[in-house]
Amino acid sequence: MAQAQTRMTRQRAVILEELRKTKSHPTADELYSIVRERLPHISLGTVYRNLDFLADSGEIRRLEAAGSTKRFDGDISWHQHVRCVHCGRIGDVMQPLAAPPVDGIQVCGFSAIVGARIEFDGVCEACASRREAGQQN
Amino acid sequence: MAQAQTRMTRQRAVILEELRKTKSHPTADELYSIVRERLPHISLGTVYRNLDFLADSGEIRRLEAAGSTKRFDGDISWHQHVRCVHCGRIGDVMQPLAAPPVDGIQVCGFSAIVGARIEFDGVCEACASRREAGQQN
DNA sequence: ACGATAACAGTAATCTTTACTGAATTATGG
DNA sequence: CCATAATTCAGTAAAGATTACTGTTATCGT
Repeated sequence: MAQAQTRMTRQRAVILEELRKTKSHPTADELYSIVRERLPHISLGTVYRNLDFLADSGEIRRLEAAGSTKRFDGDISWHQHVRCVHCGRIGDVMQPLAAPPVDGIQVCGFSAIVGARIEFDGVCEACASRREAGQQN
Repeated sequence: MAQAQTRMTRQRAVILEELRKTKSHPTADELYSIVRERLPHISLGTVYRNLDFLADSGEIRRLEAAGSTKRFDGDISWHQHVRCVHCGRIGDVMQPLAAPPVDGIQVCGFSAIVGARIEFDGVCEACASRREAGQQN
């Protein structure tokens, strides 16, 4: 009865499938738009709830990236990310880079350091060409 | 007359001074509370506007950190940050760590990589003791 | 001190995310 | 295969963070 109650509902399956299919790292809202093409009646709350659920169960990655909106990644293999400083878009860095060492790091007010990652700042091609075209910013 | 029109208003001066004084890395809202003790009539919008202004002019650092709310740092010297994975609090890593190399990094869809930083995940003492006390999460 | 105008206070609007509610769907035992 | 229980759903509302707008105030070069 009270065992692992994990229902693979249609909504959850579609969300996971579309997230894995896309190469971008969509926000909940962007994924909502994508999923709605297949499930027109899905609600934004459901997308948020399932992204949280899938991230907690380790099926997707919740990107701990800067920027105002959370983004998600269907590829849970170890890789780094670049974030466009203008639009927030995220790209994958495929070069394997060693995880930064955590040993020996001590910070006043913190009792443990549990992980570390490198975050790259970049300019995506869309923003670069938009700026070349004359429009500043 | 269209020269660099930058007025050092009382509000801006107080915001900058208080941000430099504090060791924490406050959100706009937290700084608003602090500044209001000296300028009771200041508005939150003014705090946001000036934080943006000061960050753009390089006087403070806008922390490119994960988490839902933006944070700011009055110390613009080069150092890394740890973020508490539970409460979002930020601490300074004083050990000098080399900036991650940017050369040779190429990412599909990105035309330039302009910088990189290490972000550490940690547990702050407040959250650690709160969890020890039995309250989970 | 004066005048142009950047910056202000206050408020409203926007955007992102979370919480709540009754209804529908799902896994499972009979 | 059908009934049962409860998780999950859709829809909506609310909360939190940030930005935009408007008329007023205060700064700074002259």
